[in-house]
Amino acid sequence: MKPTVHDIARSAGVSLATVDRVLNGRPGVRHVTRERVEQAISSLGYVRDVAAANLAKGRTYSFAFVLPSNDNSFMISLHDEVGQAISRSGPERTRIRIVDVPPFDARALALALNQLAADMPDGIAFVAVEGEEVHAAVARLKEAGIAVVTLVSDLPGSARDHFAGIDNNAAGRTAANLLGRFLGGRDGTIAVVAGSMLVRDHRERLEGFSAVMSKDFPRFGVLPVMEARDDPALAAELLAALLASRSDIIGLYSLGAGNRGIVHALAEMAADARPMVVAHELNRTTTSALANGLIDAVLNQDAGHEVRSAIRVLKGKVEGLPVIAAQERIRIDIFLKDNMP
Amino acid sequence: MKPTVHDIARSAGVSLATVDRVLNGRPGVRHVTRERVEQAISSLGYVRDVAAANLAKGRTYSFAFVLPSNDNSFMISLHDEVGQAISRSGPERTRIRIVDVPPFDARALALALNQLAADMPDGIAFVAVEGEEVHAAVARLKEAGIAVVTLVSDLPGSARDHFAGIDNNAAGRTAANLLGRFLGGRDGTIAVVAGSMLVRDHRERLEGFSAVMSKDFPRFGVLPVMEARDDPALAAELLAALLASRSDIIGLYSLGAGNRGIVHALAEMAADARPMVVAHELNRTTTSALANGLIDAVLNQDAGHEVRSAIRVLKGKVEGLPVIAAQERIRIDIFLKDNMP
DNA sequence: CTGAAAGCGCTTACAG
DNA sequence: CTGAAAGCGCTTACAG
Repeated sequence: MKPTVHDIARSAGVSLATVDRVLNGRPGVRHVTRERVEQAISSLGYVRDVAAANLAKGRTYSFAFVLPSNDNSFMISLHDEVGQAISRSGPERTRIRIVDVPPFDARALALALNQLAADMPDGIAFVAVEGEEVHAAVARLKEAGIAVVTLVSDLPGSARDHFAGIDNNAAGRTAANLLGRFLGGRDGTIAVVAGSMLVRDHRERLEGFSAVMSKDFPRFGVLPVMEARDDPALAAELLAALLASRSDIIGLYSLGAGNRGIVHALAEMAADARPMVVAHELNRTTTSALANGLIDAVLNQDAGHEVRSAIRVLKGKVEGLPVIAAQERIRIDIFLKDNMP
Repeated sequence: MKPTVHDIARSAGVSLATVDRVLNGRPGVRHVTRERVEQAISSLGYVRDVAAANLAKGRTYSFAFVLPSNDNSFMISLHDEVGQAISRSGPERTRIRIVDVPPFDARALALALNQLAADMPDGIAFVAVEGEEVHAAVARLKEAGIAVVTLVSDLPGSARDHFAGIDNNAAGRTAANLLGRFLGGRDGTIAVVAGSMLVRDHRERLEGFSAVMSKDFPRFGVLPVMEARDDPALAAELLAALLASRSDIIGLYSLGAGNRGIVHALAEMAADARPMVVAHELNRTTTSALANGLIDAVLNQDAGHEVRSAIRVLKGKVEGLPVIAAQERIRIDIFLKDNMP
């Protein structure tokens, strides 16, 4: 039979309350007593039943997710995943709420973080935008003892506890690897469409992509990045204009959102004139574009994994546990038409 | 405040015991009483606290994993993942044990399943080998009321409750897609190395691979499959002999284990004579082969996901819950040198 | 600094 | 067919 607190208490000759104090590192136990209990714990091989502890505590953690009110499908699914977490938050003794902020807006984000601090939640997860005011807001949250996790896009150098997202530089390199190989011996130029160079994830993808392109596939020219602000209409317009103005575009890396516009522009072209395309995020648009050959590969980050990882890390931080890096690593998924879920 | 069994009892004017009987669909409740309780449950919006229920039940589920005592790294990591599940099985109120059987041996597998049946575990997961005796053993397990899940390799048409593994046909198609695209405009012949055509996962990969090859890349010839029984030495030998005997091999699909031998044979070749290679399962051998360019892409199934999914499904079956298909789908991961974990 | 007792939300014999 | 009481493994005031 697994040992319980009762066994520890009996073996150490103390009460349950004292065992609990030692177990939870609370003060008010004489050194000798503490040692006796610790001795019993390790000799019996006790491991705490977390579920029972939570039940007894009755404590519920309060977390907030600050998400950009972007209407692209990835952000929608991120919202949705947080929503699902909220709906199963009852039994998990967690109260989670969502705060919407305008996208690509450091001031608005910092403002939201500062306002949240007033409520003293146990933890906050947010999609970072770079900016001094955001760094300052994070520092303030940490001073207030609030756990902080960046989600999808990171804010390195800030006081945040953890980043729940993919290695975007590696994603860019992977895109270059695929695109370069798929293009085989052909010659021509590659175009890149991003959302905004203001968000770190897009910048890092571009860096990784450019690095591998110039190192492993120097034969292809890579055009300067076009920023479409994750807006399908703008993306369609920019791409259509480019494709109309020159005929040497054989590859396209769409590293942001707004793929609906890009697919639209591609569909207008003659099949044999279309570039090879690698895009990000598996959704309805990219799934059907993979199926009908308008897009050749899709890199994906699993929003559900990211949200669940962020919650696990926030809980751990509140309880003073370390992050298990291997468990929290978010993978870069590659989808071709044959391995779609 | 979330309603509890006490609230239901009070609101329905019955005792806790009666609430519990209704909640768990146990007999011995008058129809009118049951209706009153159900009314209270839905009007209060009650949802059961599973952790508390498990604590009170104190019941632990007993499961067995029947695994081939194969020494390839995938089977080792599968063992290892079950081992990890065992080590966290305390708090999860599950007792899991591993039963080893010789690989590729339907008789031995059936025997092990039959012997297990005598212990009456709550559920069994096993890596299927095809054979009449295995079908019969599964039927017997199900008759005894034991939950049964196939793992990694399926046994369709049998009485098993669920398959925890990837779509191997899709994996084969994905391999063909990658290999075909990577080879671009070149001409030549493709070789295929498998473990054994006796296990369904290998057969299905080959079918998917062949289908896409002949449909989308008819330019390449595909040689008859070589069976290396997941043995590195045998794989190295077969491949070396083939490569020595002909010079038109430009691609290789290694759909089983034993990649250590294959990488060894490849490393012997001049760099510019090496075929393009797609292999299965990310491990130390394939990871370093990806990094140094001996292998070009690796398809992977996550053994940890498969084991955890199998356990979730077994528990669900015991409790009479349906399988949530979307949650239990095991993905086919694609790794290139740039997106390795 | 330490302990006895009640309680978290559920389940389970047992009695009637 | 129904209920009172004890208990699962832990935590928390409260008293001393």
